[in-house]
Amino acid sequence: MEAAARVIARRGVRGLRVEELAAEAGVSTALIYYHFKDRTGILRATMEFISDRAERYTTERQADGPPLDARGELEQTLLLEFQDTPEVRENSTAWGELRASAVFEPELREDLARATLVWVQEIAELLGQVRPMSGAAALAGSAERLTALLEGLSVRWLSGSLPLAHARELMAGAIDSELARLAG
Amino acid sequence: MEAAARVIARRGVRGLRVEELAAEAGVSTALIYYHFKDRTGILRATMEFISDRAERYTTERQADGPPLDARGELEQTLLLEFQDTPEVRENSTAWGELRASAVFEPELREDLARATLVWVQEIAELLGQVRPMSGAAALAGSAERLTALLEGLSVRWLSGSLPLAHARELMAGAIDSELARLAG
DNA sequence: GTCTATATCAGGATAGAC
DNA sequence: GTCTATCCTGATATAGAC
Repeated sequence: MEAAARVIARRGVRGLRVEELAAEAGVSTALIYYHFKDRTGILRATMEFISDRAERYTTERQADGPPLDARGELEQTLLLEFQDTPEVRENSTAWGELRASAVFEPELREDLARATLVWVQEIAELLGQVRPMSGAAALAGSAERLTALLEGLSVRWLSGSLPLAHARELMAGAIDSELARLAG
Repeated sequence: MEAAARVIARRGVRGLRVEELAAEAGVSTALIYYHFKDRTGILRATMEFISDRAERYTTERQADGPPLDARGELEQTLLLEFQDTPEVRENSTAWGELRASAVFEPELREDLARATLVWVQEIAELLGQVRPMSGAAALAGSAERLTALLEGLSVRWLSGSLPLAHARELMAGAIDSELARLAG
């Protein structure tokens, strides 16, 4: 799974060659097919792995630094994605790829929608901690906008249309806007 | 070019088979290679075609309906993308694909960044008509957020993670937020 | 569980005629 | 400009041994 995430981040979902994956994992292609039914099976498993891992490292990162207030935690979580480190780049790239692939591969959609929902709810909860008086629908809407924006900015960054620092600023600005909106 | 846009919308950039494109255009594959150097050449030309066409039909749509005030025009322009008509779906899908592909195909990046910039500036100008007292940097920032959000919502819609009507509402909400922010 | 070897085939690209 | 025919690479997936 780790090897698959690396290869997808390097070549894209549609550039993923089972042979390259096998080499990356240090095994033969036959062994890949022993463990997974086919190419799509590999992709589905990798998507689950990636979304789990993203969640994991987000919370771990939180535990690392100094304890943050609710707003700080929200910002951390959303801005974490805009860092040019190998892990972040790898996760963002692979996530974006899986999202884009799902447009053409219906088998991926269900898992993707579920993972998206979990993520949106996590952000909605953080927003609720900053703005405790907000209604659930408003929180959900803000969370959906923020996470969709994050995906949009992220692919612009990765596709060379937007410098990383600028993406960060735009994201920070959006957080401000949404918090202002929730404050009434 | 029209055939290419259709095939990309149907199969994705990475699912585009030169043979299928040729069939769609009613010509032989050899003729495709007579007109374009290689697969990448096809993609670049198609991207330009798609972004030109999107711009064209946005302004035409405007001319169609009743004359709108500045805000109405802004909303029209941004919400137009969330309609389940063949043309819109085709353009959105193809645009999203080209964006996603550019992450792995550096040859596409320059054209893509240019087209993105044109689009952002168009939105910034519309925003400026609604909020004439705003500074250029603030307008640009809002335009970048709105267009990036549009791309993010659009791919969520197309990948089955977000119903179309909901995407529209979220987009409309973001326009509100950005206008409020620009109003100070 | 893991390998080597290979069947099989799809798809990009070109040759050469008209 | 346009076609038919085809070469050839590279990639998925499997057979069968260990």
